[in-house]
Amino acid sequence: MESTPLVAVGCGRTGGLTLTPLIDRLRDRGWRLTAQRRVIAETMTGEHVHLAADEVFERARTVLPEVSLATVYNTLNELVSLGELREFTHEGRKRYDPNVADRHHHLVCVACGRTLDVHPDDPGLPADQRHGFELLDVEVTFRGRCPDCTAAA
Amino acid sequence: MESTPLVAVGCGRTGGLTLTPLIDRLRDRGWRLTAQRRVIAETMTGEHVHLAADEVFERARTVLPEVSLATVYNTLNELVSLGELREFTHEGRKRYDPNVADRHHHLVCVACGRTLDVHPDDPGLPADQRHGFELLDVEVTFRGRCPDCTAAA
DNA sequence: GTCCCTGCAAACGTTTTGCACACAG
DNA sequence: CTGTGTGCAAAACGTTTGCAGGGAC
Repeated sequence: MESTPLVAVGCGRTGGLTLTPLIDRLRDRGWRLTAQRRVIAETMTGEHVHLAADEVFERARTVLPEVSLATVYNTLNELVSLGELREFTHEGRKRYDPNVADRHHHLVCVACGRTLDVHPDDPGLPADQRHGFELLDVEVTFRGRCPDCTAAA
Repeated sequence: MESTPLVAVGCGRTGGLTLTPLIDRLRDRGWRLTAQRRVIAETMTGEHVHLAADEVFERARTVLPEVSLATVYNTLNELVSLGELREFTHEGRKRYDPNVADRHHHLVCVACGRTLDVHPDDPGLPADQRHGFELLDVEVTFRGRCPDCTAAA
């Protein structure tokens, strides 16, 4: 599949603003639209969505029982290749984040796994610690305990 | 079976102070010491050591063929529980870092997976983005291309 | 009609576990 | 001697893939 340039819609914070829906962007790109793909894309729409493949599968099948786990994996991988989803790993399971327009990091609850998008200042890496590397990206994960889990403890 | 040259562990030296070797700390804690456990612990000794379980297994078996992969997993997990190793995930595989005394983050080559310890200033998370979480930890991963892979490209 | 997307199931790589035996303390 | 660490093999996961059939364009 070829890669169309990433649409930099609304750099910076979104502040709750809804961007062009994933479905619409995909249609515009000529993505072949099937019932399964539509349901999967709709499942991945929203803010603070960080689902693992089997969670996407469970949600999708409640809407469309005629969907298989393999298709969920295939579709998620394709959306990552297209740059429409970001993939990250939490506790050994891959998770998918639809928020690609807005550069951000993650705040994870160590107790329940709930994950939120946050925007800290990116840390720098002093030149004397770069070991000759060409820096491409920084990923920051804050770990903590969410209000619900703190209350329950 | 062929005999492979002995793999040197703990070859990375920086000008830091020498800490109590892992083995000694474990003995002091009354850790039951067997040949397998000793070899695994020795494999995990050094700086910039970020091995996955099967890599630990391969290195350990060159020294002690009477070691099984299950024991490597059991031992690594126990050392993580004891707080003597840190576990992190890179590309779906768990890796283990013996550097627990020194708070640090990671610089990973996206091409070859080589991982180094680095010490950037920890990013802060503005109060208005904490979503009520009690912050416990920050994990930072820099991704880039190491000198060798840059030269090869 | 042509592709390519789909479901199914099997394969895959990693990690865990059940069990009888061996050995450190 | 006792408790627990061990090897082996099988199972448990999450993920990918091969294949025949079906649906979007």
